[in-house]
Amino acid sequence: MSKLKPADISPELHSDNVLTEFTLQALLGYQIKRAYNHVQNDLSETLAAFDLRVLTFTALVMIKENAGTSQSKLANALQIERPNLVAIIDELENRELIVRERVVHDRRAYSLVVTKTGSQLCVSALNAVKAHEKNMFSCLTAADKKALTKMMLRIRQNNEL
Amino acid sequence: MSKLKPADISPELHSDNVLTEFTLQALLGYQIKRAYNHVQNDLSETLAAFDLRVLTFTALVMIKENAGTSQSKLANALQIERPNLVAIIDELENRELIVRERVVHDRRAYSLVVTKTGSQLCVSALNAVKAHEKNMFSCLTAADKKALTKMMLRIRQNNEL
DNA sequence: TATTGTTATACTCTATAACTATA
DNA sequence: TATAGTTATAGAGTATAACAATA
Repeated sequence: MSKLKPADISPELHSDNVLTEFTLQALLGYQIKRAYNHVQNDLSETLAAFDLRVLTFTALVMIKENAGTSQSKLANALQIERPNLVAIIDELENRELIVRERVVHDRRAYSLVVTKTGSQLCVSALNAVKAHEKNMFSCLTAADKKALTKMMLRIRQNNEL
Repeated sequence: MSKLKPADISPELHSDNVLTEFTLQALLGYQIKRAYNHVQNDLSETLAAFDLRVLTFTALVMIKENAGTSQSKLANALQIERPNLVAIIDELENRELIVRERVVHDRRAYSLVVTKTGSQLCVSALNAVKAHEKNMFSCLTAADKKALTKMMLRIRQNNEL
């Protein structure tokens, strides 16, 4: 079978309803992307029940775990630019999930701390996220998950300068 | 050691330069995300050398592999909404990498076909992407990659309705 | 000078409603 | 009425320049 060249195609519609994607499916990055999209979408739905987006949830968890951190350090940890963190922190503060307190010995910075409400929401959301993960990865054995974690870590280390 | 409650934290900056993230690191989805970000960023850089974004590249590959397909079918395959595909197709057509031809027996639809230039660029870009993958996943053995592919496929199948 | 938080801005990606021309 | 492609628009997420307050 010879391959079809552009000139051989008459202007008619491709008949198949599902397109072939042999080329893309052979790419590991493409497979990771497709699977990760499902995980990401399900995570977003899970967090929507708590009125949280992935980024606000991640910020909340990080602030709880690093009480007293600054917006600069947090932006650095979340790998986002400082200006983009402002709205996220504003939202968490408006919902009284965290507080911004001026630091005594460095009045440029804020000390970020979760409130009791924020801490409780964090626990609830985290439990939901764990349930989401249990469900999403129920097709993997414990050994699979361990191997997968190691591979993801290796990919990161292989490509961090 | 008892856990610190919000009230116990004086408004001082967290002293560590690197924040802890035990909670997030325990989540498999988070590990996949972190690793995938590296892959995605490197892929974007790779394709930028050909003036292609990930989506325009993916569209080009799919059109080459499914000559004569329509924009609706392509949008469906790429999992994006039809309106968002228009600009992508416009760009590929303006660069003369593909052509839009009116279909004879259904004048609503276009038949999408790569040009010779488009086909050649596709081959070059694909070679670069393969090199990118070889580099990104050089830390994984052939068996690792095979297992990873199977796991990603299982996650997708586990979560498709 | 340098840093922290901020504003303004812009660009990409994504999602929906509504239009047009065809079927 | 249904479908293919399109337009307009809006919401996220992300990136940079520049500013005020502070170091």
